[in-house]
Amino acid sequence: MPVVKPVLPRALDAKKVKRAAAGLPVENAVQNACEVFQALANPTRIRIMHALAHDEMSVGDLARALGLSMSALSHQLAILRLLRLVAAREEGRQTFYRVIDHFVGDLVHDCLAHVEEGGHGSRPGHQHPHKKRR
Amino acid sequence: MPVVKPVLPRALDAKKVKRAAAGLPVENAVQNACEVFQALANPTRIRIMHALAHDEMSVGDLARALGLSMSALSHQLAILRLLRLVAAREEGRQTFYRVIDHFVGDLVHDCLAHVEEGGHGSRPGHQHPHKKRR
DNA sequence: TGCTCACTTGAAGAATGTATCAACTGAGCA
DNA sequence: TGCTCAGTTGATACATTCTTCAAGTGAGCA
Repeated sequence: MPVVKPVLPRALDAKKVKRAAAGLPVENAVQNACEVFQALANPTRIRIMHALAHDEMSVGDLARALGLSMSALSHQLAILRLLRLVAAREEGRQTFYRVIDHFVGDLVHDCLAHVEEGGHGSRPGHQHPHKKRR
Repeated sequence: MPVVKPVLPRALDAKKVKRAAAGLPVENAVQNACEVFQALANPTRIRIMHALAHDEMSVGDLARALGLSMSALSHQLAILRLLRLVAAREEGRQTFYRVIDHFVGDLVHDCLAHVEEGGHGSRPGHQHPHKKRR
């Protein structure tokens, strides 16, 4: 009878495993945090959040400032709206958008500052140590 | 001859447009910031970063703690490694991973804390004000 | 009332991301 | 030297995301 090879190696440091498993954030929190990061995982939306950081703007003006089509912009604004990162205000025929989640607004700001000072660096190198590079 | 309808409305507040356009972050910074957020835009990777926040861990232990297959975990670790958010250290047959970009480590921590205290909330509602809901 | 403007929405297709399975690699040990 | 174990990698299949085009909606004005 074929011995089933275990899917996972036996625990090396059971204490760490236990601690890490116990310290896992609530599933719901992970999901929500993930949504926030997904919202920002797109250059267009980062630029939108950045542009709206200081001032509300109409959709048309925003499109002009960012060089986007109304349609593309509107789609992205809808996403940000659903996540309640921005809010819309109507005035006659135009719609003005503004940032309402300032935590996320700051997140964008901080991250841009971080990567601008070279804190990030996704250069090609750094393969896995085990493997030779070919 | 058919008059071409302009793609964008005329600027409503030219000053804001100009200011926003001038204040646009460097394209490269947006790209890099975006990569960071993309790295975190996945529940598995958020949990990995969270688990490694305090301690390095071997891949097997991490897999156990998070309930993942070695393969799935290894793929995700490769992504985080390429972005230099984590680093690997070999010891015999195991590989230990740790967080090396603590800015991003803190980002995860802060964001989890933020959403846990209800700061986020992606409830269904809040449609666009113009439209009636059906 | 009918037109235009500012904006939103739906659909479709290309691109990208993710999990799984299977094969591979290198370390250590018999 | 050959085996097993820890981990990585490639391929594939599937789901998600993003942009564009076309059509729709409501506000305001003639």
